Amino acid sequence: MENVSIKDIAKLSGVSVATVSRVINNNGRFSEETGKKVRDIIESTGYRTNRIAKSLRTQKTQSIGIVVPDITNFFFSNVVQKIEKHFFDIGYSTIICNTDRDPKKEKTYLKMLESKMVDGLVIISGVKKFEPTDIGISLIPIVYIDREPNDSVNSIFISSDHYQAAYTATSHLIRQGCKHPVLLLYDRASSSSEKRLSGFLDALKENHIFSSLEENIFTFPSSFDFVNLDKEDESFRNFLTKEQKIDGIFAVNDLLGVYALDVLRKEGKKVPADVKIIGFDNTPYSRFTTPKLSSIEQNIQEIATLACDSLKQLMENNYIKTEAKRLVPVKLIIRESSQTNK
Amino acid sequence: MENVSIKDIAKLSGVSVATVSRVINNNGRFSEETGKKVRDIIESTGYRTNRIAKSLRTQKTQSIGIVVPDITNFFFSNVVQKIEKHFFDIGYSTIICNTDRDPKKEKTYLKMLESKMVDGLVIISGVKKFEPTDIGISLIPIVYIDREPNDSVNSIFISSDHYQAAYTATSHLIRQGCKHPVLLLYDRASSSSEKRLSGFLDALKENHIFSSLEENIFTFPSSFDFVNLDKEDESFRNFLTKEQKIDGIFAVNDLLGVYALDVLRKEGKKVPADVKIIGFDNTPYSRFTTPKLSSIEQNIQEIATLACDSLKQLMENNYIKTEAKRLVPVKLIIRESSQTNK
DNA sequence: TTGAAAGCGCTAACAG
DNA sequence: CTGTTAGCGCTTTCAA
Repeated sequence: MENVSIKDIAKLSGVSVATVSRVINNNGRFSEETGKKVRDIIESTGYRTNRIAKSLRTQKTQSIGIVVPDITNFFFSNVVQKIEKHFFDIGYSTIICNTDRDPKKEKTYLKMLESKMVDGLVIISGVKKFEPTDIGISLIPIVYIDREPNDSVNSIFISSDHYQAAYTATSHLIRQGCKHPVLLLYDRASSSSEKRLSGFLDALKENHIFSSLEENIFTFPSSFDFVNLDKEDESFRNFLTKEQKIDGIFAVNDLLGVYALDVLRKEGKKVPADVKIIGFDNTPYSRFTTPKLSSIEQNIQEIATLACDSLKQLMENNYIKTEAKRLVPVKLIIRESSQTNK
Repeated sequence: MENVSIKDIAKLSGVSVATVSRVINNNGRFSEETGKKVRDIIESTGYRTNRIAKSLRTQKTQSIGIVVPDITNFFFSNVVQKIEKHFFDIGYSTIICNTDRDPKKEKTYLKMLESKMVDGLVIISGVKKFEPTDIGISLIPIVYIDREPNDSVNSIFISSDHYQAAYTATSHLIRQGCKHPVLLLYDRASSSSEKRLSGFLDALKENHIFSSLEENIFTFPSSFDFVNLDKEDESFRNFLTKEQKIDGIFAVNDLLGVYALDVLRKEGKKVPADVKIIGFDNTPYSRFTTPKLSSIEQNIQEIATLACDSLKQLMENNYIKTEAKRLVPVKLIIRESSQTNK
């Protein structure tokens, strides 16, 4: 039983397609009798509206696109999940696009999403080598998460306060006695990592700790693979050990933090006695390391809610009333890895 | 510059829409001259094909749907990512649907995907309270991952060999001296957990270890929340400690394994000396626990590849030539948590 | 090599 | 309350 269309229903129930359309969408008026008859036929045939045709006609798809760098990442998958849920509940479906942090793929997806006539767009992070407007996408409402657009027509920007995050974490390390904290990050040029860098540096500066990019920062290649640690290059270990002074670490994600923990252990250093560590994202696993990892927690629910509300507003009004930029505070979760015996 | 349609292009380049369509799709024949002219106009207007209209006409959408219980889960997000990548590379876009393990949501999504005319479907795990065929979805090619369908028309089933996984893990525990291994799982009725249960029980039986569901199995509620361990109920701790004999644990995911590790440590038990543990999924974090967690590794790449190839075959031929069922072997990664001093 | 025209399945005036 | 009709943007015969 396939390919039953509105026309078939019309024929079967002895009315016109217009009437069928009316009862399906419950608009316009029709007699209770016709309504019932049509509904019965629909029920018995298993008819389902063809949303493609409907979309073509109405120019609305009831779907939104989410562009995300890496669905595998804790933070990303959690926001995506929450946004998806929210929109599902109000009758939208979600096209999730994984870009692998590849600008070309992102561009392709953006074009596709536009040609699929999504009603709205959520763009999460990703390297910003271009703006959607560059490729002619200017009238679709867009919510950016963690990526600050240059050109914000019909769009809004939401992000955790990464500056505050880094500043808070670093200050905490210093307060716990660290004289030489370092920052661990990836070599990706994201707007959030810029913010984190300056939060980190500002905290040092305010505490009169001299810093240099070489001595206080270690950059992992984006491709760094925790899985094949056999071929682990020595540079990180060297960084950690050559610089005898290093006594504090702020890692831009928990995995990096946990990895540092592991390397330090192998080198016979004690955490937190010799070195203190703070991770990022507060992943479930971070609770169970030895010692338990302190971590920055992003307010994922808040970000998702904000994103959904903003996007809905944009889609309805075609412009946003509130400020076009929202910074969401983070929370430092202090566990064992960052404080001396407590 | 919006809403430029094929008709506009036709007008602008002084040819018919049919011709424009021909050059866009590069079929039918047209003079080199017209071709160039049309292409130029397209370029300059930033025209992009409306895929909705195209789909309506061709009855093909060049998109597939992926239905997944929890995008946040390590295994799921990794398969999804790989499948997405594969299809992206051959020009398909992917609609990822997160069901939260809710059969109702799954049903809704399935209907939606059908009415959006996806060309194929990947359904990952999830509670099987119904079959897509039950709701009238019978002609879309479907690949099931980790969920064995009763009624497999136009579909194929792919899964890690969960029986082998459990059997192997348990046998290993026994070989390492465990007299009383237990299985940790969730209260979800999935086809993979059935398999794991019987693999576990068979291993015990073969080694003449008497087992009972009460003493050898602990079931976490699906909703078990590692985040709010404050309100941790005592039942798991009791299970682990009351049964003095417990000396081996096979957990259906790493997080459960790591959690057990933590509880045992608090109770003063040594791993692996007193109790040996094996997790599941070989997540990156499992490498960095103390002691390092042994784990079962699924061959995600293989599963994804198989899924893609099968789906493509189904979509082309409308039936599968090979067997409609594929079991992918798993690998036991032995680390510190499961073997006595080595 | 190109154009005219039909039609994919649906909605929304407009008319009755 | 209901039917007729045009048309969303595209592809694809069929003629020319």
